[in-house]
This record gives sequence, structure tokens and C-alpha cells, in this order.
Amino acid sequence: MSLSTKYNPSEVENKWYQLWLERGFFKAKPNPDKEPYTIVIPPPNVTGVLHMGHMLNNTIQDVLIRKARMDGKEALWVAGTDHASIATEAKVVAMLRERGIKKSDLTREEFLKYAWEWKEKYGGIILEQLKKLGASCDWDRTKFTMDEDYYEAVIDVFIDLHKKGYIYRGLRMVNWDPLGKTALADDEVNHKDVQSKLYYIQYKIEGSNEFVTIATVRPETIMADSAICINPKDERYSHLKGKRAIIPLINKSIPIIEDDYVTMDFGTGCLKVTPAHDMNDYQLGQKHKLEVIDILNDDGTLNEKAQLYIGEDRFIARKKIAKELEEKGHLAKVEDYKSSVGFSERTDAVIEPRLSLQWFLKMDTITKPALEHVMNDDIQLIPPKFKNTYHHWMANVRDWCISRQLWWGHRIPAWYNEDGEIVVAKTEAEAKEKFKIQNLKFEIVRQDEDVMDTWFSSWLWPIAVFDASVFKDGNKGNADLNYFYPTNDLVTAPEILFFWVARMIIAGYEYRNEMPFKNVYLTGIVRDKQGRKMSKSLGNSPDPLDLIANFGADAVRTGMLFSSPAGNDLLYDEKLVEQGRNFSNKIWNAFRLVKGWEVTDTPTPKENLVAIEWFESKLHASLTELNDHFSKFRMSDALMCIYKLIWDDFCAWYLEMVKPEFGKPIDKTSYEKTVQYFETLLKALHPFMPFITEELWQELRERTSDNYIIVAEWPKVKSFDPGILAEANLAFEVIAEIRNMRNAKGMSPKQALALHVKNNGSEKLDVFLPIVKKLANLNAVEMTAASVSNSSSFVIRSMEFFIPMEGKIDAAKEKDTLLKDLEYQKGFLNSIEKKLANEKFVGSAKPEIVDNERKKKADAEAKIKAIEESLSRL
RNA sequence: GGGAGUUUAGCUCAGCUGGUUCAGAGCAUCUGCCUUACAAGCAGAGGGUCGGGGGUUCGAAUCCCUCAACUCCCA
Repeated sequence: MSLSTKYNPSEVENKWYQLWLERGFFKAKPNPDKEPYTIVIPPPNVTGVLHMGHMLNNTIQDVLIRKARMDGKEALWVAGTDHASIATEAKVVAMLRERGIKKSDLTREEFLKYAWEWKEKYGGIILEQLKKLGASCDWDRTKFTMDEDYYEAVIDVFIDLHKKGYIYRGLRMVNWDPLGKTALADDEVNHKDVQSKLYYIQYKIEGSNEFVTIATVRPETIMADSAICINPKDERYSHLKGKRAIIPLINKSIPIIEDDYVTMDFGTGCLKVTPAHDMNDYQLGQKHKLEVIDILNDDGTLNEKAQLYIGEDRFIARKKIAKELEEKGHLAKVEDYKSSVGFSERTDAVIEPRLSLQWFLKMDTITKPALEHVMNDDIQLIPPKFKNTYHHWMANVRDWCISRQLWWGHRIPAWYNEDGEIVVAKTEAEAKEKFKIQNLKFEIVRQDEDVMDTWFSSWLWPIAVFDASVFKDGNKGNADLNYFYPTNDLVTAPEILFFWVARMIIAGYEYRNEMPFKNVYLTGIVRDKQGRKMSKSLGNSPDPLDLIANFGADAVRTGMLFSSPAGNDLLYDEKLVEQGRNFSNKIWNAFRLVKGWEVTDTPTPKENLVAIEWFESKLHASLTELNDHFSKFRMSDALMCIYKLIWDDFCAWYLEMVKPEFGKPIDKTSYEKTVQYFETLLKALHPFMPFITEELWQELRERTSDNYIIVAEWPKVKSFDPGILAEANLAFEVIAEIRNMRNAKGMSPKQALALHVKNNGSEKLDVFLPIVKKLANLNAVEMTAASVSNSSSFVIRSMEFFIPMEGKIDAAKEKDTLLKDLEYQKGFLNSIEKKLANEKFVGSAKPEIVDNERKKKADAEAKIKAIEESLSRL
């Protein structure tokens, strides 16, 4: 058999993925004999393509689900996508524009037809990409937030919450996105510091020649002013009380009011009040019962109420008005000014505070259980530091604006009659019926044009993916829901902790009276190695599919996990993926070695028996650690644990220990044990590297047609012997010293040496001596009671080692090394003795700590004795 | 302006309830090797007064105070 020295992932990955699919290993159904384990995918946008964030997130989910599957649980990972109102509508509008069609020329039905067309064509791309990564989702259950039943569920929930009095319609200042022409929730607005200008504008005082100067960053809104406000404590302006000012350019008279809201030392201490176009001004306006003048259209252009520059965009109007103010002598000065400006998360347009009628969900009471069950750890956030932020948000939660001025989404089931009266009903017929009962007009009704916020559908995700009918009265849920819900783990980004996670928890308690998931694992953001977020505009994100093609999915998966503790950002570096690829190759070559052995019925060498016994313990010690990491969601640590077990312990030590001389066969016992260990290692590695482990699992032995590693049993942990692990470590130190000595003296590893061991204490090394002999290339090992002259020597713990070496001894150098060590040991001993002489320490420290110090003292003394003996010989 | 978090080797990070198995890991660096599983590799080595200062304690990377820098969230 001749195998390439390089592992080639592209040859095997598709093959196994197809087979897993065909064999139905990803599928799950309610099984009373098994414990369920469920993850629901954070549904990616239908508009999305796979990026590095998805790679990290979905790798973690796949590791968890594969581990659970091997643990014998009924493991289900539900896949699906999210309809993403704003993003998708924007894509569809853009597509139509390319075809020369304007959205405004289409009816709602026509537009939605195009939107569905777009969704069918592009909406599944991202899920196909996840398959390349190895994601073991039950694809038959793939759900979409606008599937017919899901759609109905969202409508049902709206109606239900409205009936419960949680949903209301109100005039509110909202974040208006003039590009998307929709209201946004507060958390869909990104605030950025922007360099802008502060304009000082002079308003004439009515009936005098005096002026008052106000500072504003938005001169285009002066036409919407309804008052000038001063601080009542401000003596500079006290003479203006009760007077009126004239708005420049339009010569309108407005009152001068007083309120201590005004900051006296900002700007001129004089504030123009524009209730229609500023959140704070709106509140001030309400307090003082000021007129609300809205001068903007929904696309951000000025309307006829502005009187000037009608139809101009707000930013163009700003420039023109500033210019006109200056020309007419109303502009006192302009200063540079840094201000915080809101941008739409979706369209990046500057947010316009705007008054409009919107639908809201009252949040004060419905959120109570969601806060409580996170704070008491019924639902655990991982890492727990996010509890603080969660609490802060939930304790100060504001009502949720759930309407969006879009067509793509779940249409609000509210109906208006000719008089503008409203009922909430599922169908037109029901709506008419409701109007009728209330003795209202019902002949002509029309449905609300708006759709709901996307999060208002995805907050039902962990329930609705199983049974979308439970939101109707009295429905107890189907078998799937009752078996798989609550789900176990949710893996998502901290950025959407509130958008999505908190709201799922709210819905979970509201509709199932139960948590939607037990653990929330929060991943970090994938950044480039300079710490910048990966973004299209920076072009600093590699294409995940290219990476998979170049390095293999296993390598990319491990690359993502090598450095990603929960909640911390991951600084992506291609080096990490290379490390993963190198690891694949290492395993591949270990396989080549084992596979290449010829097996005979010869007796097992002594050193192999020791090697086998040692690795058995090492294996189970590491598996114990591995399980512990898993139980604490320490993915990076878990991976590193199995990585080191395979690379260092199995490959570098164990295989070298049992490896027969070149060309010689191996005995049956050693071979059998080695293959068993290899299998166990592959199983423990499978969740991280599913493809190479399946490939080697199948190659290592003949397998029956139903024997796949993906459904193999997770290795059972046995107790292990710490004694043999300690002995091995001592042996490894000895081997390293000998190799080091060869290195230092420029000797070839091929030159066999003899070793004499003088044991001055109680260290145990005997059983490992044959291994030391093999790995350090010794032709003789013997115990000695006396020092051996003409030798190079070294000291480990209380043992002295001698290697006869005529003429190659540098006594001065060895003496120097020994003296240095002696000095250190003496200092160390001294510090321990001081500690033990300290009555306060002996009295107040725990007994086992004092005992430990005594033991350290004895060890140090033995070591010092050994060094001194070596020195005396020189 | 309000809140939270971070600061440990060149880089990315572990270090739980204070006690040399606590100063660690991986990567990178340096030295020597194409040693018949693997140069995507092997054998070794160096590297940090645990952000600064102060305190509590027999003892602090670990607890407290303070200062500084950075990050995120909210307004």
C-alpha cells in the first residue's frame, strides 16, 4: 500500500457527508428510550451568505450536537432561515430596479410575488454552504419564519397579545429610516460620533431690535420650531421672559418659554424647540403644550409645511438654509462640533426622529419571568458576565415598537373601517364581524399596511419550529414540541442578546411557561488579526468556502476553535487554519504508520507492555479532562486537550515507544492495543474533525455497513493510575536530558550510549528503563551505587545519571550547571524553611498545605544531596 | 454623561473559592536535524518583577482602594 504523505481532505469530505445524509444520521424523532438533546440554529437571513461569524457559530453547534449524538442522546439540530424584512425587501427592491421596475408601480401582491421568487432562488444558499462545513442538521425539518404555519403563528400571537392588552397603537417619536421608509427599534440604530457643525442663528425678539442667538446642528428644522427655551435660572436671558421671537426666513412668531432642561453652558444657553424632529424637544413640547410641526416627508425631504425648499432632501436643505441665513445676516457664526448621530443598522441612513402611529408591545410585565429566570440561573448565560448587561437591559426595558412600514413580512392583523376605527382580527370576515358587534361601520374595511418587526417572528423560533399551532387557545402542542422543548443549548452572538435571546425567553415563558433553552453560549465576534471587525467594505474577510476548499472543513473548524473562549472575540489568522491542517496531516501520518505494520504472533516486548499500561492511564486522564471541558462549554480547551493527547502523548511518545524497528513486524498485542487506542482517540476527536475521523475509522478496520464513527459511542472514562503517569514524566525528563546532551555535544542520535543510574532517594523509574533505553538510544542501562568516573552527568530530583563519555566531558561547564542548580535549590529550601519556622504560617494554614511544604522540603534536601555528590566527583 | 468588561511571555489566551504540581498553554522566535509515519515534520532552547501605585494577610496574578489605558453597551 502506498499512501500519500499528505492528507487530502477534498477527496473524502463530500463522500462522508453524502453517506451520513443517506443513512439518516442527522435525523431525530421523539424517542421515549432516549434523552433528547436539542439545538435550534440561530436562523441566518435569507439574504445572507456564509461569513466567518457563521463558521464559528455553527462549528460550535455542530461540535455540541455530535458530542450529544455520541453520548447516546436523541440529538436534534433544527435548521432554518429568517425572512429578514428590511434586508430582504431592500434586496428585492434593488433587483426590481435592475429590471427597471419601481416598487411604487407594483401592488402589494405583485411585489410579494417577486419577493418569494427571490427567496426561492437565493434563500437557501447559506444552508447549502453550511453543509460544506459538516453541519449535521436535520435538514428535513428546515424551517422558514414565513412558512405558512409559522406565518399564522405570528399572526395568532399578535392577536393573542392584543387581546391580553399588551399590544397597543400609539403616536410616538420613533427612529425613522428615510431610506428604508420604516420605523426602527432603538436597538436597530447605531450611534456614531460624526464631525458636524454648530450653527449660531439669531432670532429677532418681537417688538424690539434685540436678537437672541441659539445654537443648533440642524438649521433646516427652524421652520418647525415652536418655541425658544431658556433656563429660568439664567440671568442673561431673564429679561426675555414672556416675550416672543421671530423665526428667521419665515418670519413666524414663537413664544419664549422657560425650563431647567436647558443646559446653560452649552451653546448659547438658548434652545430652539422643535417637537416634531427631536426626541427631547418632543417631551419638552408635550410638557409645555407646544405646537407640533412636522416639516419632513417620509423619505427625508421637506414638505409644504416647511414653506421653504419644499421637496429638497434634508441635508441639501440644511446647506441651502445655512447659506441663506448667512446671506441675510441671521447667522452669527459656525463652529465645528462632534455629535452623536444615529444610523440605520440596515440601510445606514441617518435616522430621523419622527412622530408616527405605530404598534407597540408593552414590556413592563411580560418581561418579568425572563428577567427572573436568567438572574437565578435557571437559564445560564455563558460566560456569566453577560448577566449584568442582560439585567441592565431588562430592568430598564422600554415598549417594543413592532410595526415596520414594509410589505415583506407578517402583515399586521388590524383592520380599519371607514371612520378609522380599529379591530384586530385574523381575517377580513372576522374583522367585519367584530365591527358589527360593536355597532360600528363595517361595509368597507381595509387591513393595516404594515408588517411586524422580524424579531416579532423569530422570538417564537424554539417553539414554532416544532409546532406552530400552540399559540392558539387550548393547544397543548404536538409530540415533537413536548419531547424536544425546552431545547438545551443556544449558540449565538452577544450582539443579539436583547434583540433575540431575551425575547425568545419572554415568549417561552408566555406561551410554554417554560424556558426555551437551558444554556446560552455567547460567541465572540470574528475579527481580523488587527482586531478589526470583518466586513465587506474592508475586504478583510476570507471566503469561508475558499478556506474549506484549500484546507479542508476539519482544518477550518479547528482553526476557528483554537482560539475562541466563550464571549471573547476571535482574532482570525490563517495560521490557525494551517495549524488545523497540520494536525489533520499528523493524524493521517500516524495512521499511515500503524496501517503499514506487519503483525506477527511474537511475544510482546517488555517496553511495549509498559507503554500500553501507561497510555491507558494517560488516555483516561485526558478523557476525564476533556469531559470536564465539555461540561463547562470550554470548547477551545477541549480541543487543545485532545490535540495534545493525540500529537504529544500518542504520536510523540506512545507510537515511538511501541514502534518496531524499521522493516520488522509488530506483535499482535501491541498492534491490537494501538488500534484500539487510535479508535478511542478518533471518537474523542470526532465532534471537532468529523471528516478525517470518519475516514480513518473506516480505514482502520473492516466495518459492518452500519458502523460509523458519527454514531459510535462516546468513550467511557475509566479510572487511571496517577503513579504511572508520574513515573512516565520522570522517564520523559531523563530522555530529554540525554537528547539534550547529545545535542549540546553535537553527537548523532544514532550513536548508542550507556546510562548508569544512581538513585539517592525513593524515586521510581525501574519499569520505564526499557523505554528510556529505546527512546534515548542506549545500548545499556544499569543501576549503580557509586558515581561513575569519566562520565557526563546530570541530576533529576534525587537521582544522578552518568553517561560514560571518554574525552567529551566539559567538567567546567557541568560544574557550572550544577552550581547554578544548587544555588537555586538552596534558595528554594531556605524559603520553605523560613515558612515552616513561621509559627503564624504553621498555625493558620491548612494542615495539608503545611504537609506539602514539609514534603517539598524533603525533596529539596534530597536533590541538594544528589547535586553535592555529583559536584564532589568533579 | 450612565453602566459593564478587559489589562498575565512577541501574538491569542488559561489560571475556580488567596498557599512553587502557580507563573502556564498554543502559536511565533532561536539552535540542530531531509533520523525509512509525518520538513504541513523531528529533537532541543530562550522568553513575563502577572498595567502603575497603595493596602489587607504569615503568604496575592488571585481580595480591597486608587490611578491609567483599551473595548463594548446605553443616553
